[in-house]
Amino acid sequence: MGSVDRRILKTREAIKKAFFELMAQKDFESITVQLISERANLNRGTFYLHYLDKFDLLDKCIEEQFNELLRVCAAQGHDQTHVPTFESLLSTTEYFEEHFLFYSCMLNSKGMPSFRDRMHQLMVEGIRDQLNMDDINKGLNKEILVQFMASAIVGIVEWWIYNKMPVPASELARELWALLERNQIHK
Amino acid sequence: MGSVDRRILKTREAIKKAFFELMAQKDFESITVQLISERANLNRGTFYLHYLDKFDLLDKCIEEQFNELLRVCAAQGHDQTHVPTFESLLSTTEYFEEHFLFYSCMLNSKGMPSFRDRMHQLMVEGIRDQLNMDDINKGLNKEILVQFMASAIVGIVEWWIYNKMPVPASELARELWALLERNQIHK
DNA sequence: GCAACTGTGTTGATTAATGAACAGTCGCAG
DNA sequence: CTGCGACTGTTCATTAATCAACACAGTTGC
Repeated sequence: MGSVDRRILKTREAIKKAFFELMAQKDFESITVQLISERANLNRGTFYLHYLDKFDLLDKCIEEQFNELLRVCAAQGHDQTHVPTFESLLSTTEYFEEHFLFYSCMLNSKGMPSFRDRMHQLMVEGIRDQLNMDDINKGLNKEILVQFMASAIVGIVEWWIYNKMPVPASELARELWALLERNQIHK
Repeated sequence: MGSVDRRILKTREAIKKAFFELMAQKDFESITVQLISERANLNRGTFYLHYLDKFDLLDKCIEEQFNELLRVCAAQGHDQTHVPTFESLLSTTEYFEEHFLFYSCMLNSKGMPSFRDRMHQLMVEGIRDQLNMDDINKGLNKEILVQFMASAIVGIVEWWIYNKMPVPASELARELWALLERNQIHK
């Protein structure tokens, strides 16, 4: 799959770059396809060769970002189960740090109420697969614990991003690790 | 003439950018068309649609840079004669400061003996047009004075660039102004 | 109301960029 | 010497990007 025409990759990169730059300046609804095309320095028609409209572009950007996130989360677990280790947790907080701009835009922007939901859903599915119901979790409803943890984790990330990362990624990872430990999400 | 196809401008920019980045790393002779194309992220064939070879590219880059230099030098003199003012002199030293990387590459590189000559020639022509032979210059051979000043000025610039700009642009401009004053190049 | 704008999404003819070939030159190690 | 790898300069068919045009939908302001 490395055989996509160079021009296509370059064009898509330029569009996404322009889009993110604009997202950092103004809110989603006031961004137009025209603006994106101008900033990306390409013809407006070219935009429509790759995306249906700006909503489709946003969708694909989020999709891509989430795939990257999942890749980082699972970077350790290879053919093992995807139960997190402290290392994978640290990679993940560092990933958020690195993509601060993106998540900051998405979580802050009033025009993006759906983003938080999608992230929450992603987390629910991730945790549902990983949670083991032994020992201290016996007698609890699993789905309730899943929802509880997902909301908590998304909330923490949201807080961290929204407050411009008031603690370093490493500390956040340590704190999260302790919280996961207490709730039996890891080994 | 703003009606050149976008793709052409983008491609040429990418090629020049890649070329300058490589010039900052290695000397001219060890740079290949292949390397430039890879770094610019375009097909090698595309390179030959715009330039004959790497020498032609270098030539056009120098030409372009010199045009920019002339534009800055003459920025003041509009429909007046191009006799320099202190302001235009300052713009010029600031121009060199801004394009430090380019001139540093060109003047340092052993593979570029011709560059100093071209710059010298540019200066000779510029001065020849501006020098007024009144007052204290009476009785002197004009062409000798031109050559004298051109060498002196190029030498100063060379020294300044070569030694990584040991004094700020503003000071260099002041010093040069004093030297030009003494030699009646300005009003 | 409706005229002037601004942005949309689509069209078609044209042109530039692409990748994959090619034969040729050059330096160099076996 | 000789084959080998790296780079050159050029070709060709294919594909993507371009520009200018289009009809259309919403907003704004007179």
